[in-house]
Formats: sequence, structure tokens, C-alpha cells
Amino acid sequence: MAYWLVKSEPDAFSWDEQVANGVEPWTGVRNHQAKKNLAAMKAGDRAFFYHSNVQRAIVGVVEVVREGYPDPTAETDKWVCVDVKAIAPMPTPVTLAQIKAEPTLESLALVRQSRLSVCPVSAEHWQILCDMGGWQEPA
DNA sequence: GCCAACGTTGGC
DNA sequence: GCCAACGTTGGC
Repeated sequence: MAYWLVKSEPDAFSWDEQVANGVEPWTGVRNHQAKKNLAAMKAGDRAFFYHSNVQRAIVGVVEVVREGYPDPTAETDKWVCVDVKAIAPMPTPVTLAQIKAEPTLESLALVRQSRLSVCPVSAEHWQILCDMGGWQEPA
């Protein structure tokens, strides 16, 4: 299983909406590197749900339930989206400031490439971030 | 609101 | 194919 981090501006699409909707298509990615990451996702992969801009924190965890398919919101079929399902919120949101203050996370793609909206997270980093957020696997 | 990073476009 | 101009994203 692979781990990822997906960003959304809460003004456009927030964690609350993700929770309310349950399963939601992750559309609108128009960046080739982000698209590559989306296309590499497998059903069952986990991803952090990150709020950019106003909050700048990891606020929840989602699971990939449908692997890459053509983005219906795109004019052409060359862009990709996946469906993700809300699992549970982070007990304590992990802020960007905390992430940047943690030396073991300085190689995180989120930190190195702030503009990339879909980035991979290594298993080690996933564990560190879960610990920071007090994440408990739901029963 | 400003600015840095980075992607895209278009002239040559 | 190079590079300057411009647009967009996202942190501060």
C-alpha cells in the first residue's frame, strides 16, 4: 500500500464536505506531475487530506476507492481523477508549521514543492505524521 | 496584498 | 529548441 497527500483549498472543497459526501471524486488536477501521482494510486491506498491557504494543516485521512479514470470535469480526456472516501479526521490537525519544524520531515514533497497538489508520502513519513496528529486506526 | 516558485505560452 | 513574458499557486 502506498501513501499520498492531497491538497484542497477549503473554500473550494473542504474536509467537512468530504465527510458529508463520503465518497468523492478528486478532480480538477491540471498539473502533469500531480496527474502522474494520481494515476499511480491504487485502491486501498491512504492519503492525508490537507487544507491549503487559510488553514494549512493535515485535517483528515482518506482512502482511495477507485483508481485513476478520465477526469469528467476536464475538456479533454487526458486528465485523471480518482475517487476517495473519508475515513476519519485527524484527532489533532498537523499544521504546516509543525511539519516544517520537524527535521525528519524536511524531505517531504509537501515541503520541498509547495505547489504540487498531489504528492507521495513515504511509509516512514506517514507514521511520523500519524504520531504527530494522534492518529488511531479506526476499529 | 505581496512575493517566490514554477508551469505555460509564444516569438525568434 | 531557447528564453522572456506572463499566469497561477500557495505561503507568509
